[in-house]
Amino acid sequence: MKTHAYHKGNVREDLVAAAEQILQEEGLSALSVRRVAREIGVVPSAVYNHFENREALLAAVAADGYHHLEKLVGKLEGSTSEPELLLRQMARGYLQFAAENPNLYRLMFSAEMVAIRIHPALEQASDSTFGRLAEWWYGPGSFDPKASAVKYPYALSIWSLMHGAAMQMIDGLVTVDMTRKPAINKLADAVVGVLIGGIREALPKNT
Amino acid sequence: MKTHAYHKGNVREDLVAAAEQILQEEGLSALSVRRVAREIGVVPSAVYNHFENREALLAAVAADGYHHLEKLVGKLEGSTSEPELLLRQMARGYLQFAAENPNLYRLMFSAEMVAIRIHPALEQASDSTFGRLAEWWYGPGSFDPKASAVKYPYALSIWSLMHGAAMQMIDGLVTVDMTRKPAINKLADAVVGVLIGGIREALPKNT
DNA sequence: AAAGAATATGAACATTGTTCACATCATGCA
DNA sequence: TGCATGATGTGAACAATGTTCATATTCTTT
Repeated sequence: MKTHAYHKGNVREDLVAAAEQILQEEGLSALSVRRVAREIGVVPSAVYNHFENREALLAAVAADGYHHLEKLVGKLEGSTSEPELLLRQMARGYLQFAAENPNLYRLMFSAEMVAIRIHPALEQASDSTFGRLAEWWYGPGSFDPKASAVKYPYALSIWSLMHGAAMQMIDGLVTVDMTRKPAINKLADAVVGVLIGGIREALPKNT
Repeated sequence: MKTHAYHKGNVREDLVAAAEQILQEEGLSALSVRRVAREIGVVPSAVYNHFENREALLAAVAADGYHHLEKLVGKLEGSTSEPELLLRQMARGYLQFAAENPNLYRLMFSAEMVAIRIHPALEQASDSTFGRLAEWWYGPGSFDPKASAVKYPYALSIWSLMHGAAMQMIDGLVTVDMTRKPAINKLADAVVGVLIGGIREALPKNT
């Protein structure tokens, strides 16, 4: 029985785990195939037995993120039946997720990952997040992925607002202390407040 | 008088121009230092006489984009004094810009570019776009870049919504034909409509 | 015309993604 | 039990990339 360090058990999972850690701690640019391989003690070319290329590895990481987010939305869905409160809690949870995993969040919605949507895993996971939102809003069975998003202006706007706020936050385009939960909640409450109330009353009277 | 192809005149501008074209036509991944150099007929190392590194070259491209966007916002500002109409037109212009220059738009708000904000060029240009929005909304002289964005919930929400919608559009997360102006306008009108009217009336009555 | 600053060149280096021939392990089948 | 076969790991190699440096050429200024 040789204890040779040749074969590694479940390399695939280890690769994804290592990739997630590197992404979290050092950012996307540090996340190279060779680096991940080195991290789990394997030669670079071994990676290609489990992933077609670097992009596929990234896609696996992103898919994990999608699932995480999806689960979070699902959990909140069941937490209350008061729409306004639910919306606020979703906003809080969403922004918190982005704040805790900024690099992952960016990867998830990067051009490359989104462009791969043809692949079923990503497509399904990301669609279902938006779909959940739309269905919750417009009723079960109402969401048709093929239809123009203009048909679901509320779902579209909610998601746009969440995504935009998350981006601004994690990119520092907005002054908010991402390490403090209350600060994030305040941000979430602010945008949700505007979303719910609209801005008609607040429109400046320039005329 | 030797017509030797040694010196190229205004290499810096040519580099940026070439970079912009490559970015537009082939995306960020094709935008390498060597490629840009090759394109304007110069050796790779010559680039470093004009830019510290690749990132600096990208920053120059992004800065161009910021200025473009800023000018667009500025022009619209003067076009009407009817707030609601102005808001709609800004949304249309913004989304159109993103639709026409998706790769540039993505670069402008990529992690790398945004992280460089310490550099004055980007900081100033991007700040002034948000600042313009806030000042228009809350009155001249009211915008304080150091203050928390939560103090300007409307400006924050508007920008988040625009950015989020733009991202969804150019990433194909939303079904809209980006080559057709009317389609984009419809999208813009949809989100602006929600923003102005709010969603209180539309909230589903789950209870 | 000459000196010095700008800027271009060419060669080099480390790092990356990826491929390929080959070695080793794991497993089912005779 | 033995062995064939597929899965998985290894090591060497390739092209492309960002970047640096010594050197060469041109521009500008006097």
